[in-house]
Amino acid sequence: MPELPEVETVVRGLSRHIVGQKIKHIHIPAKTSFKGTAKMAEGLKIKKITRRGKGIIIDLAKDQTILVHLKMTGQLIYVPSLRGGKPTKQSGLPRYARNDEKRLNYGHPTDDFTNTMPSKHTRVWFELSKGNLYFNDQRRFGWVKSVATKDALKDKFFAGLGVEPFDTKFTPAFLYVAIQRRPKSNIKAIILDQSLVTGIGNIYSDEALFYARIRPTRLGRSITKPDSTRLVGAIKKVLTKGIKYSGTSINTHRTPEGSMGRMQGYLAVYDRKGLPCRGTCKGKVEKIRLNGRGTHFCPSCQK
DNA sequence: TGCCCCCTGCAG
DNA sequence: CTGCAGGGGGCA
Repeated sequence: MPELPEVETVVRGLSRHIVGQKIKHIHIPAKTSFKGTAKMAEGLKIKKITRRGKGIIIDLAKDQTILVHLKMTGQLIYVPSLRGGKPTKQSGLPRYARNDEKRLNYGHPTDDFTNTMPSKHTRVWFELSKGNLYFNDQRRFGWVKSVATKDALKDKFFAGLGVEPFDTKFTPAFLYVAIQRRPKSNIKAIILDQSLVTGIGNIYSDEALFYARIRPTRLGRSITKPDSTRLVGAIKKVLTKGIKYSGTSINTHRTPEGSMGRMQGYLAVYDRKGLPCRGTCKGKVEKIRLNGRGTHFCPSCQK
């Protein structure tokens, strides 16, 4: 579920809360969600937390690393505990997280945040020196891996990633050339390809194409240099906005504090089927199926 | 370079 | 009950 802005939100939150803490023990209620040897990471201090594409990299002392991919429904939730160690009833959830749910009235019936951690969706949890970090994953597509730091970027997922959208290498010229190499693919499939540019997913691809005024169905062959230029700008713009609002919480995305992102209130087309276009055109947002994904666009603004 | 699949739960 | 969901791997 999470795309670059959601993953970035999680990385920033975790960086504030758990860097410097020690991993005392790793609990693994769902064996298939964890790869590698947990023992290698236990007893080590958390040094740095970064992101590559939609993947999370937690560097530990002694050249050990924990890799995490949230896939569709993964969450990383940190619950500080007064005394550290195992969670207690009292440690539960931060109060502000529960209040947030109540105030927004957007909680899911099965939302883990109406419960205490670990929840029934907790697949892996880290007992830290001053609290607990929970990896929850309803659909079990996500994973946690324990690897040597030198092997982290050799991991199959990380090794296949292309340029970061905020890297200076992601330019209109770069994108234009890449698009011309795929003349028969539609533009949405091209910008979703993680081996070209990383971090764009289904929400932000629809959003970026809207702001670039390009129909998602357009073939690579038809994309001009001006189109590419607008698209690069639009991609940076929507990802920046997503980060600013702590990501999109239409469904399961939460910050490490348990709060929802707010970007769902600012989407132009995604999840807005039949609603008026946010532009001046008075058109209605259409939803089609493209490459097997729900795809939203304004037929009047996007050509 | 497209399709089916992994899995769980909600909306219609 | 069927279809659909912020991802991506493995397979023609």
